[in-house]
Amino acid sequence: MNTCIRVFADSIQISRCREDLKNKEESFLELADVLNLAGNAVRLKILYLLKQENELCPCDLSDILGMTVPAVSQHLKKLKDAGIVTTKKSGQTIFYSVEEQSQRIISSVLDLFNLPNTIPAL
Amino acid sequence: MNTCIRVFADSIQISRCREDLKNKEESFLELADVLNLAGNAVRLKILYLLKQENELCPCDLSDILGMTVPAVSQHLKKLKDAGIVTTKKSGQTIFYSVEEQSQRIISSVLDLFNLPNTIPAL
DNA sequence: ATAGTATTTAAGCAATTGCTTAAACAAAGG
DNA sequence: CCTTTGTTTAAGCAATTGCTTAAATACTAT
Repeated sequence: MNTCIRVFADSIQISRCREDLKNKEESFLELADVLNLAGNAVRLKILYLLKQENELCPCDLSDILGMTVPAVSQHLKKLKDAGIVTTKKSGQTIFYSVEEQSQRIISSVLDLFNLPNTIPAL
Repeated sequence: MNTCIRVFADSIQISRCREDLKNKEESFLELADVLNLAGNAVRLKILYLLKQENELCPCDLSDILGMTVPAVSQHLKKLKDAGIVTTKKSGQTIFYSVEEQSQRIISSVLDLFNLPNTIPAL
């Protein structure tokens, strides 16, 4: 059987942790969602560029990133569905920018860039 | 043809962005890797727990997280391969903890928790 | 209307993810 | 030695990802 309840397990510690996780379940899912979206090099670059340049259209992004417009558009859709970016129409061009309410978290994520090289295996 | 070079595109802006990205390519890949690993609710919880409790074994984690030991073990392997966590053997028990050199970035990632609810769509 | 430009959507597909179960390893104790 | 305990590895599989190409949509201007 797979009863891996360790002989020397600290059952108080385990229930405390379990309780703690239960209270924060929602937050974990939300944060993981954002990190997962940012955890793709293309999308991370898009977020960086949108923050840096204030706004950009799919066409320019595709040019900058060196990838097809549909590929970029699909990444933008994910970011928009998550409420991380927003759009502004100007003629037939659609400008994407970081949604105001998401600017703090996105800035914080991008600030991780500035940590001294902290990942040994990379 | 798919020549989506916009009529009103700012070609100076585009080359500047392209140049900028080129210089930071490596950093984008590294950061995206870390974010991608943290961008899974189970792994995010594991990192949170390891930081909080200092060290935990796969068995306890499986108990706390309510999932099978192999499932946990496979997540731990990914984190270890990336150099984010490290192990210490004690008898037949293996204790996992956050690798010292990764503690700053992991703490920063977990600090995103404490931002006021910034994700509109979630 | 018609053509051209900017964007999104859809369908297809190889690659990756994250679990499951079963088997293999490793360490300890009877 | 043999069994138990803690852990990892392997194989299988459904679901998801991220691209591709082609088609659809939307707006502009001739």
